[in-house]
Amino acid sequence: MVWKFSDGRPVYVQIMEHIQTAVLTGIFPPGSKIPSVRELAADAKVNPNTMQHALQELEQSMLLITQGTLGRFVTQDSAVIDAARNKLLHNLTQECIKKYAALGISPEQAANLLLECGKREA
Amino acid sequence: MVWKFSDGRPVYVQIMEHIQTAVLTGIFPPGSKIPSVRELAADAKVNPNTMQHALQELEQSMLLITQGTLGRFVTQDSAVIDAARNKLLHNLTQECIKKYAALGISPEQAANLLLECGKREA
DNA sequence: GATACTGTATTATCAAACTAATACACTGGA
DNA sequence: TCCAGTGTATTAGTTTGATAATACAGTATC
Repeated sequence: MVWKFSDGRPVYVQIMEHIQTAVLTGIFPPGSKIPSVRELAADAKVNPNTMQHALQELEQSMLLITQGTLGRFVTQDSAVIDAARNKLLHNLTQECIKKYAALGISPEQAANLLLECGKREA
Repeated sequence: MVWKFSDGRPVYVQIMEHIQTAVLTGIFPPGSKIPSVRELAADAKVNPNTMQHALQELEQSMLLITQGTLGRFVTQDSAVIDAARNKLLHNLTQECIKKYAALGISPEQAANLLLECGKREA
């Protein structure tokens, strides 16, 4: 797993995003056990407490479940994963629309910008 | 001017965005004098230093110019404003594409999401 | 039972960022 | 000259984040 943090935003928040993305894209499959706090912390070159902080926050979204001392597991309920994914997508889309609107750009125009930029980079 | 701040991000950064948007959308027209630090600070219910911090950071983009003790003015150079606007749009678009890509969404799919969400809200 | 591995909790410390209070320097105009 | 209004500088206080060291409780395995 590639850990890359930019300053400006708390590391633990960026860790949350990394792991959430890993779950939503199947890097951590449903029902699978994820590495231990200490293992992940060592991998990310981060203090175990920081990693723990991120994981505990993430559990509020129900994507991760702690099984006592057995470790942490990704939820087996694919509906939960889909719901989280849809919610994230919806939030992201609304956020984009809002930011574009602040600059006087309509959703239609924004969509065109995405298409053009996507082509150019491709 | 409507000042609305959310926590989690520094107030001065949010002020920067507010004012930059005001310049790029013509609320503060090119060449016009903007309110004084203390005036803006009182309006935003913020410490004058916080406002000053935001304004000084913003000057690095050349959108604002300090005229000694006469006050601050929006640049008269519309090319600078256009360039800043285009840069902001480009950054925003790339940021969106990146975030969607992290969820396995192509720019084309993202564009569709924007269109659908735009319609639904309209 | 002993060991090693889980997650968790507590406390302390350090650094950085943000906000705030105050004082300073300059200019325009009455 | 004096006053009011600019932007600016300095300093301090508060908060937040990250790290660190330790300790605790439970489980699987040998």
